[in-house]
Order: sequence, then structure tokens, then C-alpha cells
Amino acid sequence: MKQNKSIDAIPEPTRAELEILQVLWEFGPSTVRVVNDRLNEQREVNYTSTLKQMQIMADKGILKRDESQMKHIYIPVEAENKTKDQLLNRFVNNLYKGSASKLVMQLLGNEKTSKEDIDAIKQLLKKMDK
Amino acid sequence: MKQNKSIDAIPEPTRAELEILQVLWEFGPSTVRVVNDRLNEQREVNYTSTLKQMQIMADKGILKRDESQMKHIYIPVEAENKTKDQLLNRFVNNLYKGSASKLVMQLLGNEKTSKEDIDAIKQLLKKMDK
DNA sequence: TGTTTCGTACGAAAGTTATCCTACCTTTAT
DNA sequence: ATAAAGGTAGGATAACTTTCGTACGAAACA
Repeated sequence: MKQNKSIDAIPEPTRAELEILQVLWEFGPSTVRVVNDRLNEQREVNYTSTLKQMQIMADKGILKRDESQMKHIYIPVEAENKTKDQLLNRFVNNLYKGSASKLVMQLLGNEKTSKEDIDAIKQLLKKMDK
Repeated sequence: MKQNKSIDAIPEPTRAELEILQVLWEFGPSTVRVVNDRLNEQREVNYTSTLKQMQIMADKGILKRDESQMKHIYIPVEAENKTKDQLLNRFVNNLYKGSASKLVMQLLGNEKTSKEDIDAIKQLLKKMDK
């Protein structure tokens, strides 16, 4: 049974917040240390910056945390797919007036989209026919 | 012949900037008055707010303007498709590690995506085979 | 011709985001 | 036991974004 998704629209995560969510989605519930180390593989960030961000996210309700240990463990409140669905919907609505096919058209016309990806998309659609 | 797109990466337009770009893409080169009227169909914005935004965008090089008349005419510097390509690439890179097919997968699994859209996507791909 | 309407320019202010310093506590290692 | 390392908490701050008030000039019109 489907929830009414329009009620609990998630506030758009900021750039920094999204970075952190990605790490948590990939590695599962983690400490600030782990997240910060991952982030520093891509760019230099001070530990306390990441800590602060994650605290703010917990305040906002984007993350919850387990404080039973000294090293708090942070966990995304919403599932990866749910959040991505919302971001994707917003993107489609904003840029393509809600038309998913327009977006795909843009994607197919985009030179950065590889032949492999296009083939994969075709496979997907074939599978859906069954 | 293709340009090297990686050189002239456009700075991410802000929320308000994107709103304005949408109007200009839809209605073509326009005065502040026209843009502001369109925006006010969706939300209340003061005229001078829109004016200021568009002036800033002109400063940043996102818009150019024709000042030969008293009512200045604003025009996006980059074509709609080019900007959307960049935004789309960024989106795919950010959320799907650059995999366009993952994005489409998400789209197809998304309940907000209509059957009509899915059919349209299939048509697109068929056409590409030829 | 004077007044009202419509335009631009400029600056201020408020809100948001991102970053990091400092303080202080706990654990670990010497 | 003491020092060092590694945690959290809470400002402070700087940059960016967004919004709008005020000033003032040009145009329309009564």
C-alpha cells in the first residue's frame, strides 16, 4: 500500500548534506570519522566541519543517531531510494515540466551518455514489457 | 564538430536564477516586467527583487541584455539545451555516479512516472535504432 | 504642465550554508 | 599518573543568496 508522498516532502538537502548522505548510503551507518575520511578522499574537509554538518542534519531530522556509544553512529532517516525519488521528481518537475520522457530525450542527446548506458536502458525497457 | 564542454563549465545557477531562466527559455528574450509577472503566477515576488536578480545574473554572465531601449531586454547567454545538459550531467554524476541507466531505472521504478512517459521513452529508443 | 505610472540603480538587511576554532571530556598509551 | 589522541558541543564567521526599500529619471496622461 502506497503512502501519500505529497505530505512528507523532504526539504531539499544541500550540497554538503548530499555528499554525506552518499557516504552513508554506500557504507551504511557510520561514525563521523568514517564519513570524514571518505570525504577527504575527494576534497579536504576539517573533521569538525563534517561533525557539525552531521549534527545539523540530525537536528533537521535527515539523520538519526545512536548515542549509546561515545562514538555516535549516524543513520539516514529516509531510505536511499525514497530520497532519490524525491530529488529526481523535483528535477523532472523543475527542468522538464514533469515529463520524464523529455529528460530521457535530453539524456540520449547528451554526448556524455555512453553507448553502454543507452544499451542498458534499452534492456531495461525490454524487460519491462514482459 | 563538438566543442570541448569540460572547459567552460557553467557555475550552478541558484534556485531563483533557474526560475528566471525557465521563463526566458519559454518566452524568449523578455523585460523584467514580463518575467516578474510570470513568476507571480506561481508565488509572490516584488518587482525589484526580480530586477535585482536579473541584474546580478547579467553581472555573472548568465544573461546578457539589450539596453538600447529604456525597458531592457534580457537574454540567456547559453542555450537552453546546453545549460540543461550541464545540469543533467551534474545530477547524474552526483546521484548515480555518472550512470545514466541507473537514473532511468530509478525513473521507471518511480510511481510518478506515467505510462505515457514510459511509452514515449520506448518510442525514442526505437527511433534511435534506425 | 504637473502628476502619476513605470522603469533602473544602489544599498541594506535577513536568511542560509559551509567552515573551522576553541573548549572540554573520554579513552588510550607511555 | 600523566600525556597524547580522539571524541562531542557550541559558537563565530565568512560567503553567498534572496528580498526589498529608497531614490531618482523617463514616459504617459489628465
